[in-house]
Amino acid sequence: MTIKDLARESGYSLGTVSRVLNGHPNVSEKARRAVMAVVEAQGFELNSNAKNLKQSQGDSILIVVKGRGNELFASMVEQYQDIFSRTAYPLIIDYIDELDSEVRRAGVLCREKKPLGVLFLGGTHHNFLEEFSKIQVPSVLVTGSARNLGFGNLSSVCADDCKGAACAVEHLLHSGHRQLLVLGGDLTRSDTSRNRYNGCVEAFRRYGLDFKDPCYYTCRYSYQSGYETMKRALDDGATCTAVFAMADVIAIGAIRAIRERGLRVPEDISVVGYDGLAIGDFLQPRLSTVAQPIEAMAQRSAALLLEQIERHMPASHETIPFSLARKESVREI
Amino acid sequence: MTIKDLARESGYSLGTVSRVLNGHPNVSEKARRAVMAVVEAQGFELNSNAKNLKQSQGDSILIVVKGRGNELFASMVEQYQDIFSRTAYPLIIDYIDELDSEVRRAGVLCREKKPLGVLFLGGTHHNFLEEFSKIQVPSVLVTGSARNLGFGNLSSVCADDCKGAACAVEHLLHSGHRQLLVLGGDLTRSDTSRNRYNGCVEAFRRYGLDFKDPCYYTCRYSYQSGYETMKRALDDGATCTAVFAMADVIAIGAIRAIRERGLRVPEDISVVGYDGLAIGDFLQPRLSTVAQPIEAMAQRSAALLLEQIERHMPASHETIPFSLARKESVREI
DNA sequence: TTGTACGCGTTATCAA
DNA sequence: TTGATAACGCGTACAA
Repeated sequence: MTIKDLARESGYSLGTVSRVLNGHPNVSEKARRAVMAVVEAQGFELNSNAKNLKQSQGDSILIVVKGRGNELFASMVEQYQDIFSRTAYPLIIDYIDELDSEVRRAGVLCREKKPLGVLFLGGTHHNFLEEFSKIQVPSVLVTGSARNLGFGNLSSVCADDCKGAACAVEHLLHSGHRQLLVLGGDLTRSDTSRNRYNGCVEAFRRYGLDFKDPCYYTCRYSYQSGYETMKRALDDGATCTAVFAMADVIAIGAIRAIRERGLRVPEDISVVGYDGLAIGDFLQPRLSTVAQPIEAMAQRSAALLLEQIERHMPASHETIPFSLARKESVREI
Repeated sequence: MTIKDLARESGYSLGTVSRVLNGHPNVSEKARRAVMAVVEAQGFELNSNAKNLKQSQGDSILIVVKGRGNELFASMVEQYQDIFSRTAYPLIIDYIDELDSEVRRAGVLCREKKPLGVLFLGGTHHNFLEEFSKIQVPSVLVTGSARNLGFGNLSSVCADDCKGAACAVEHLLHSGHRQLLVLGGDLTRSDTSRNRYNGCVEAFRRYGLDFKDPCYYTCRYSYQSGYETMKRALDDGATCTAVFAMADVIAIGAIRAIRERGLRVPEDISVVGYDGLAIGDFLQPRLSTVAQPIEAMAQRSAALLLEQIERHMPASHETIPFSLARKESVREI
């Protein structure tokens, strides 16, 4: 079943059928009804390959999500679905592997789907420098700053990772902790981890202390890796009264490792996570964490994108304030 | 950049370029190198719209995933990526809303992408009865039985939800519990919930007891809903010594509600979940649960699909044994 | 081994 | 308001 069949069965021509299906103005009510009657009866849907191939300009908004298992991004996607359901822009949501280039992928999809704009959920400076020049449509990098990249069509919205981490660490220092362990991502590959690392260093400096590298343990963003890394740290004889994990999932894994040592959280070791995942509030103790401003980031990034698309505003860059969620996993000493 | 440009720049014709790009045999090494040189230099990728539009038969396998936030399915997808990375079949992974029809969506994508086969992660009998007849390619319904549907090209792989639930409930009954609360999905809409409900009834019967409807509380599959539902149950004066939740997320929410009442798990109330999510092992107490055989389900469903595709085997239906993971959230009384 | 020409299902342009 | 027709980018017979 193609629009050709529709044309034959409805008695109208290809052109008219296409216009009906796309809600174009210059169609008689009679023609519209005739075509729609057949559509209802047969359950026809346009072939999006042919549509995209021919269309010079689509009407959708593309969201490229980096990493499938990322709960934070999953929540963001939900927000976007909510936000854009109130507009006329269909969403194309594309998930790519952590290791693939989001910009290259966006380039391919821009050619194929011709979206009005692109939202990047996660991304690396490196990839943008390399290939973003090929992308012409308004875009927003979410969860990272593009201010220094200098692309005219790339806005950005992020929480201040450096300050957020600093805030978490200061919370621990302020509570009297001096022996800290920090668990986070690979500093050579993750912009985010690097920013948060810098925040740690800064917080220490502000307290007149030195953040020593041996306090930093590299791990992947998963429960299991958090568990293994913390376990290894403790096995290596690391001593601490507090742990800052750069992700809640890492923190949750670390807590298990701590408990397996016969230690308690927060009585023996305090723990602060990062992200503010829903699960954190269902643990005991509830996880203290740096809560990502998910809703605000989604709102602002969507707004920025729409301003670029609809009102041709120039790219701009925003930093959303985070908030420290003080729950029950930190103890004063 | 299209293959037309490639043809011009490489000095070969459209046909030759297309043959190179698709790895066809009748191409000289010289032509291949000339074309690939330009491809490398410019970073060309085929336009999949045009490709799919033209191709009468693709080489991919389609996975339709019902529900974005579903951790269980997320783990399954990872398994599939692993399994199929060792084959020559590219994966097309499509996420749809819980409320949309997976079969209708698969129909559209079959017309557009022409995959060799379809894997349904989640699905409702109703939708298959309604529209599956339009789908001609080998398919497998995962997480639900299609035995009674009688389609020649639809296999199925599922865990025995009825037995699984019965096993969980019997575990509680065997541990001496008699006052049970059961939290699960909407019985009028979810095949899975209904099967598990029947398992509960059966387990009670085997113990010479009656499973009374007031013990069943309908809730959504989320931490929050589990929490709210359990809280409401307790507020309504429901008394119990054990809870069976039809999903780990519900169980985790319920546990919080229990604790907020000043009760302990498992000392005052035992809890059994369902699914065997990774997080369950990082809680305290570790969550006792009916573990879904994720790996086996992925392996068998992939095998069944490939047998249909490659060796034209008829559809068949398998039930994978589940296992009860006895952790720390159940107490004998 | 290579090149040419046609068609996939749709939108867009133009003339009627 | 409608209809005919030319693309869109690609794969593939078929001819060379």
